[in-house]
Amino acid sequence: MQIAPPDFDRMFGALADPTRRDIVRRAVDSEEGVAELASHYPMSFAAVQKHIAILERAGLVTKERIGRRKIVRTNPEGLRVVRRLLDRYEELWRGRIDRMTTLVADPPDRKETDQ
Amino acid sequence: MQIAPPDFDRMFGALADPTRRDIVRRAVDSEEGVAELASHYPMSFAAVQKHIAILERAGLVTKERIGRRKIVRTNPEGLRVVRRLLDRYEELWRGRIDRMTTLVADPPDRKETDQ
DNA sequence: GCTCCATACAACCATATGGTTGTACAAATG
DNA sequence: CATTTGTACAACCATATGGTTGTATGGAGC
Repeated sequence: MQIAPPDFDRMFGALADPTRRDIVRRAVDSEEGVAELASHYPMSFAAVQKHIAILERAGLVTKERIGRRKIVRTNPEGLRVVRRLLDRYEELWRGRIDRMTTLVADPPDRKETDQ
Repeated sequence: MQIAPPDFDRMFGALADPTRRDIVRRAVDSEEGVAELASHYPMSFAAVQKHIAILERAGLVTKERIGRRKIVRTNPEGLRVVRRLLDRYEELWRGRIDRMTTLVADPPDRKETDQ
C-alpha cells in the first residue's frame, strides 16, 4: 500500500471554514459521534456530515465505528503535516535574513564605490 | 488605529490554492513585482493579480510601491498567526494525552470494579 | 423480522471562486 | 504631452461550495 502524499489544497481548504475548525477543535478531546457533533451547530445534520466528510478526505479527522455510532477524532498527524509546510516557509524566511546578514557582515566582492 | 483580528477563513482559504502557495514561497525571498510573478504561471496576468489580492487581504503578503512596480513580499507575521492556531490545536492534543496519562497513573475515584 | 436510531448519500439551489477579456489609471521615458 | 510599462478593476462565464430536503443503509433492541 502507498501512503498518500499530503493534499494541501484539501487540507487548507478544509480549515478555511469556522464550523470545520470548530469540529477539529472539539474532536481533539471528545468522543462524539456525527449526530452529537451536529447538535452543536445551527445547521442541518446533513450539512455537518458534509463538513466532517471534507475534514476526513483532507486527513484531518478519522472516524471509528463504535456500535451504531461513528466517533469522530482529530488526526494530530494531519495537523502536523500542515504545520510543517508553514515551518518550511518560515525557514525560507530565516534563510533570507541569514543571507542578508551574511551579505552585510561579509560582502563577497566589495568595492569602495558600493553603497 | 485598531489592529485587525486574524481572519482565519481568509488565511486558510488563501493557502488552499497551489498557485497562491507558490506565490507565498517565491515572495519570501524575491523582490518581484506583480507582472514578474505572473510570468511564472500559465494563466493571465489578471488571474495572478487576483491571487495576490486574495493573499493581501488575508494578510499573507504585502505590496510596496517602488517606481511603477509594486513589490510583493510574504508577510512572515501572517504565516506565524496561522501556525499559532495549529499550535493551539496540538496543545489541546497534548492536554488530552496528559489527562489520559494522569487518569491511568492517579485515578481519582477508583473502585475494584473499574476496568 | 420489525422498529428505531445513527449515518450516508443523492438531488437541488444560491452564492462564491477561479478563470477570461477589456478598459482605466499611474508613473517613468521619449 | 504622448507613449510605454506596470498595475487595478469591472464584467462575464463555468464550476465549486455550503446549505437544504428526502431517501437509503446498517446495527441494536423488542
